[in-house]
Amino acid sequence: MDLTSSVDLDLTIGSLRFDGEKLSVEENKKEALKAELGRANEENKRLKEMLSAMAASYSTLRSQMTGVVVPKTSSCKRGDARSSSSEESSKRVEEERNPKVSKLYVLTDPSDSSLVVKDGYQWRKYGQKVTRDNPYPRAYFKCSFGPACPIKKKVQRSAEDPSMLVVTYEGEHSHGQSSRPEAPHASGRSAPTPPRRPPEVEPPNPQRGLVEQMAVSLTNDPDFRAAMAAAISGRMSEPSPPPPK
DNA sequence: CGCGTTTGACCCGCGC
DNA sequence: GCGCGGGTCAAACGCG
Repeated sequence: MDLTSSVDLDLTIGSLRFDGEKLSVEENKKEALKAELGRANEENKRLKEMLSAMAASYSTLRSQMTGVVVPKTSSCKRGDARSSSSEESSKRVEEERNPKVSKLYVLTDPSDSSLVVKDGYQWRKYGQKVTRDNPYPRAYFKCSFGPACPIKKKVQRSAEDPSMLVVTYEGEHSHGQSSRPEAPHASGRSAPTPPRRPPEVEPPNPQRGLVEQMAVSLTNDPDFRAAMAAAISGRMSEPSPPPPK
């Protein structure tokens, strides 16, 4: 898809300047620039993938808000733009063989060392390990709803992309969202029973056309585009200050 | 003081 | 059978 056209990624490499230096040096420079361009293209490709994933997740969230049920594969997540730095703004659902295991990638602030991913549920951390193939520690969470809820999740920062968190869910919630993220709106009486939403997990088959279509409408959202551009520019220039909220 | 996190020990499955 | 690595337990710790 051609999402990036509207986001307008600027991947140009600095400015080429010929100031009469030695030609051999110029050759080396050209080679270096070529290599860099190749890397930039690679990055561009990855960003495109991330963007499409982001589009899918965003549309999922949006449809959840509007009440439209869109088939998805794992527990729902919600964006929470109000809290400080790291909030998930992207996820890519990768289908596993095992329908009970779902993996998703969450874009976070790399400087945020806390492996906390807010997804509307409350989790209790019960362990942390450093694994062999990843320098970052892996955190283990259980749903704090109780022993009745069998779901577990693992959170580990991606080795090659520290701005990505790899979240692996195992099992399903046996209850609704226990920790409503905000707006308690507890006007009514008791009702301590969370809205029972049977965790219907869709089989691994995301409708691609639908996702694409949603992505297109997504890029028409100026807010999303702004956030996206900010996120990307933040990624492109490493030591830059975070985008002014 | 209670609850959630931390962290080292322990357990267990797997490959050699 | 043994070693290794991932996953879990549980006591200690810290914070509200």
